[in-house]
Amino acid sequence: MREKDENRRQHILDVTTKMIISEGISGVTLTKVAKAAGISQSNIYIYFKDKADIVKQTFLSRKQIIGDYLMFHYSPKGSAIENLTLFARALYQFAIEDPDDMALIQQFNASPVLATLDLSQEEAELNFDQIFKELKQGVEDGELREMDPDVILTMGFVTITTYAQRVAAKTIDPVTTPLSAVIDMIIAASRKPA
Amino acid sequence: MREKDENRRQHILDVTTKMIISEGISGVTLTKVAKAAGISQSNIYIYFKDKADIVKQTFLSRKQIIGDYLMFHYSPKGSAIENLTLFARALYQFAIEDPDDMALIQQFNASPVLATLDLSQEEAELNFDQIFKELKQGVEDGELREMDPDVILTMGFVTITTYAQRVAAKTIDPVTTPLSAVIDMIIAASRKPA
Amino acid sequence: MREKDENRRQHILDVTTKMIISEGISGVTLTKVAKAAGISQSNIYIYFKDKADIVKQTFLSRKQIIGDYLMFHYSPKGSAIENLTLFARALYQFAIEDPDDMALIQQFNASPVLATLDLSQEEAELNFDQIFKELKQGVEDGELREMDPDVILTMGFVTITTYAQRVAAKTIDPVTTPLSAVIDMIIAASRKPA
Amino acid sequence: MREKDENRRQHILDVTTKMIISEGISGVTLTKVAKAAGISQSNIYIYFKDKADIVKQTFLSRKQIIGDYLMFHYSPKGSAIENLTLFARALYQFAIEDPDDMALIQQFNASPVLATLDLSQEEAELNFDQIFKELKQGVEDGELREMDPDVILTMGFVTITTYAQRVAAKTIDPVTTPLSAVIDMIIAASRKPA
DNA sequence: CATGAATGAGGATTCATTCAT
DNA sequence: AATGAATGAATCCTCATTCAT
Repeated sequence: MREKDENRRQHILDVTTKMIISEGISGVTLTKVAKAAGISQSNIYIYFKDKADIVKQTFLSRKQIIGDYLMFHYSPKGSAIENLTLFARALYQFAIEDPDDMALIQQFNASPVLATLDLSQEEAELNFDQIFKELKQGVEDGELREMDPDVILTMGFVTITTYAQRVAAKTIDPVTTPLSAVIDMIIAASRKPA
Repeated sequence: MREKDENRRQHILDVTTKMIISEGISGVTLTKVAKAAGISQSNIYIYFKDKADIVKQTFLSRKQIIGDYLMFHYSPKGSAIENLTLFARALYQFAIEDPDDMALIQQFNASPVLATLDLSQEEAELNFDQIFKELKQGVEDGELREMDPDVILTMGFVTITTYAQRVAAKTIDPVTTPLSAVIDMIIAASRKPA
Repeated sequence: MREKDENRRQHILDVTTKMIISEGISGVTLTKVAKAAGISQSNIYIYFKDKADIVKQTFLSRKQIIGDYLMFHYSPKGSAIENLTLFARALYQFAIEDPDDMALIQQFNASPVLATLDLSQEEAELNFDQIFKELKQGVEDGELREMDPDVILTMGFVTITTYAQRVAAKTIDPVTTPLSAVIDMIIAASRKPA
Repeated sequence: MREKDENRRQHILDVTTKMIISEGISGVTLTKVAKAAGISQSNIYIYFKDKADIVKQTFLSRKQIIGDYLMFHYSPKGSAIENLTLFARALYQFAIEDPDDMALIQQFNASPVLATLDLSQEEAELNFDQIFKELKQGVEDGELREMDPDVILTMGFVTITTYAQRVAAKTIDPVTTPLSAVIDMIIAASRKPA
């Protein structure tokens, strides 16, 4: 019973995720969500406070998913460069396996709607603490370029996700332009020049 | 007379731009646009076909602005690396001078709404033909890394705009982390390794 | 044109008045008001800000009507007792001629809804300033009983309106129990005992 | 067990009473009643048939309370005038001790909602049979003014309750304007003039 | 006895759009 | 060119009520 409830809640979030990806955040309507989820509109209010809550929970659940994935697949082992490589691979893998959630996160990040969802600072941000710390250490150790780790991280993040999107869209051929080459590029950008 | 009309049209687009930036594309309503523009709702239909048209024209006008700016401030002169540097500077300058239009473009790019606006391929994309050509040439000449020029361009674009945003938000201090350092990073990523 | 607008506005208020009288304030629904007024629901919003505004304006318009009536039909001429008599007659006449508006006012006065309508003190109260002043003077002059004029006024007001209601409902026969007898009663209550 | 049920039922009525007083009859919602009573919405249907039933029972229970109070505190002993005095005192006392229930009764009396509650004639009216009979007798005996006893009763009732309300609201000072003076006024109105 | 889930109907309000002027 | 009036459809949300447990 409890399980069934949670299932239905999840189902609503899934349906909303798909809707956001295909029609944008503006495209989300409770009428449409209810219809797509196969429930009555009023039923939604058992699981969520209001529309903003649905959107918020949708975002948080996808953030959770990507966070869990990275937590599981990325474990820093060696130098900052090595860790950056591992992280890039994990991120790429996620973007390939779960392009929907990736797209959703990116859409939220670009939209001012995120700011209206009264999320805590922590909730609003992707949790990249671990890799961020590694990068920071790398900069301090002189292994990485003297640069705000945030800029390095964003550069790497967007480069990887863009690459993954184009691979998925078959705009880029991963045979002639392999992931390793992209990672090399990121490393070249990040490593401290001799 | 003609001129006056064009002014009013422009005014509507400006108002819409601000609205998209502050409230997202979903936040745009003709009611609000009319009120913000100080005209009557029905009046809008003299200048635009329907709501989708306003959104579309808003996007196109901002794309035009950034395109014009780069056209004017970026003229390729030398090697691919040199051109990339010039381009990065022009882009940074634009992002600092006109953060609103920059933000609008980025928001559109991340949103599926763009796809619903029946824009031609050409209309939908930022016109970076020139720099794209230079980069392509640079790759062919062996000056740049063997990599899809698109990936290089995206990497550079996002790195610069992210940096500019954080400078504007005072999250990054441009004295300790100057633009030149960011450009160095981009170049390191792009240049073909020895 | 202007006239037509005002007519429609008035029409909405009239329809709302009838609805409040027959079904209570809780019975008012924009759907029903629109249907009864023969206009579309959204059209209402051209004339009124929201539902509360309709209810408020309905109350105010009826208050205005009773106020105008009394202003026109009651002009104090002599002693407090004489004036009280004149006032009672005017009030009775109004209650007979326009029982609907009378009923509406009474319903509002008994309901806490009135307090939620953010009316100014002045707007919320029936404007009985004139007779109130006369009564006060009468008390000071020793003509009337030493009593808060408000209590006298309320006593008189309710006695007259109750009487009028019962006459209208044919619960009381005005031949065997004429208005004059009721007024005598009110006077007996108000006059200072010898 | 049985007792516990009755307690809960009473609790629901109490909660509803408060809600009606503070927000009007229109303000009553089963959702809110349930929340305020600390029970689940569906639970209400164990104790009451439907929403109308709750409202109806609320009214009846308060009518019962005021009736019981007067039954207990008012016992006619002498002439009509003396009885009227006793009754007025009892009524005043009740209005002071239990202003909520008094306010509820008055609100119902002014509202057409009462008519929709399919109450019998007897249920709908306040049970003032006793005093009514005394007044009628008084009129017949020539002790009271020749007047419909109903008008006398209403006059007296409203005068007392209005006075009590203003005393409670501290709009009237009971020291300078004591209850006895108000009763004198009522008596003056009721007594047959010499 | 008690409740959480579920729902259809209806609530107020806003929207994009059209039309007469 | 400009606008105020008008509206139907759609928005989010609440309501009273039922049902399975």
